Amino acid sequence: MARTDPTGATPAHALEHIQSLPSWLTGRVATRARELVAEALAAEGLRLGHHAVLAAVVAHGPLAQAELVRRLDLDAKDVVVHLDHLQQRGLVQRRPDPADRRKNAVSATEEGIATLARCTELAEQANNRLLEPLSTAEQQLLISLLARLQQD
Amino acid sequence: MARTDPTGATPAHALEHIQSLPSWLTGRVATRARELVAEALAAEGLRLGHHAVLAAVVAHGPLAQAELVRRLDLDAKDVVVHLDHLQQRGLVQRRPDPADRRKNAVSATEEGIATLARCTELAEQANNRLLEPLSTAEQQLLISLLARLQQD
DNA sequence: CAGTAACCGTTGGGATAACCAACGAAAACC
DNA sequence: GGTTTTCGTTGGTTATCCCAACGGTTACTG
Repeated sequence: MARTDPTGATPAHALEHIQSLPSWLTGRVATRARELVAEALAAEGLRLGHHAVLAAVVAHGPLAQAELVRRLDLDAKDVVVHLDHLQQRGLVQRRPDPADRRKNAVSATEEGIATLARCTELAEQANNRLLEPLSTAEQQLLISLLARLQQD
Repeated sequence: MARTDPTGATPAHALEHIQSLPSWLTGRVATRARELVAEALAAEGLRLGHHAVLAAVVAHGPLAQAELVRRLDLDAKDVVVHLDHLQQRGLVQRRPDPADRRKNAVSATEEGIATLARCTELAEQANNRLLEPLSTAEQQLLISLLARLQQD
């Protein structure tokens, strides 16, 4: 594991070196994770973005879309599209905020809450399949390391 | 960290729960890693895919494109596009394989080898920035955990 | 040795995710 | 009261990944 040439300038190992970089590894793992979760959530007709938005709405009551954007760190446009989809499925509703007529007060319906519970369970199972090769301790270790990388 | 409700059915924690799943964390970290590396490689006019393809060509001598596809696990179309770009920049050349007229023998030019060395250095620095919040031991731990997830 | 199957490079199209620019309406600021 | 900022929305762009199909070539098989 300790390579004598950290820059990979040794031609014979150039490929293996690149494939051991986090930028490569996280890309591959993230792609596979997305596939697994998307496949699981397909049973509910939702995708990762929908799941995240729905969870934020359920968790933090009625809130404006701009607040969703800030909490999830997503693009405002994507939030609009995701909410359109969720609203069309009756999982979420947009009401005008009487205190600020620019805002929509987004809240979850009962079916939205129930759907979120099912989706969260499905996402959990998909992640378990992803993490299968690791022990429980290693799984939590990986999660905490990733969380620290992402905080900035 | 040990949550009593692993399914996140508690509404108030639904969002935090999703954001602690590897499917979410790896997605965010992978995006940031790609940004950092892409920004670094822009100095050479290349992108992640080009870097990987160029590294494989330099490392494993003249080889057919189908062999590149197998080694890198990339889509055949993307390999064609990346090679077109690399060839146009004079970093790589395609020659007909006399032993099998279906194949192209892809090899790197001297400038390709030199460019790869610079790109690898740049990618290394970008990854160091990404991994900055972690200690050296933690960095290697993260890499080995990710590698084990990706092997299947 | 003819006929079929498999492989090779290439082209076309499509799906997804993430991002940026700009707009009218409304509120906040000074 | 006029400027600035916020909010929701629409439009378009880019990068990555994947699938289907094609002509040309080789390998397999009866």
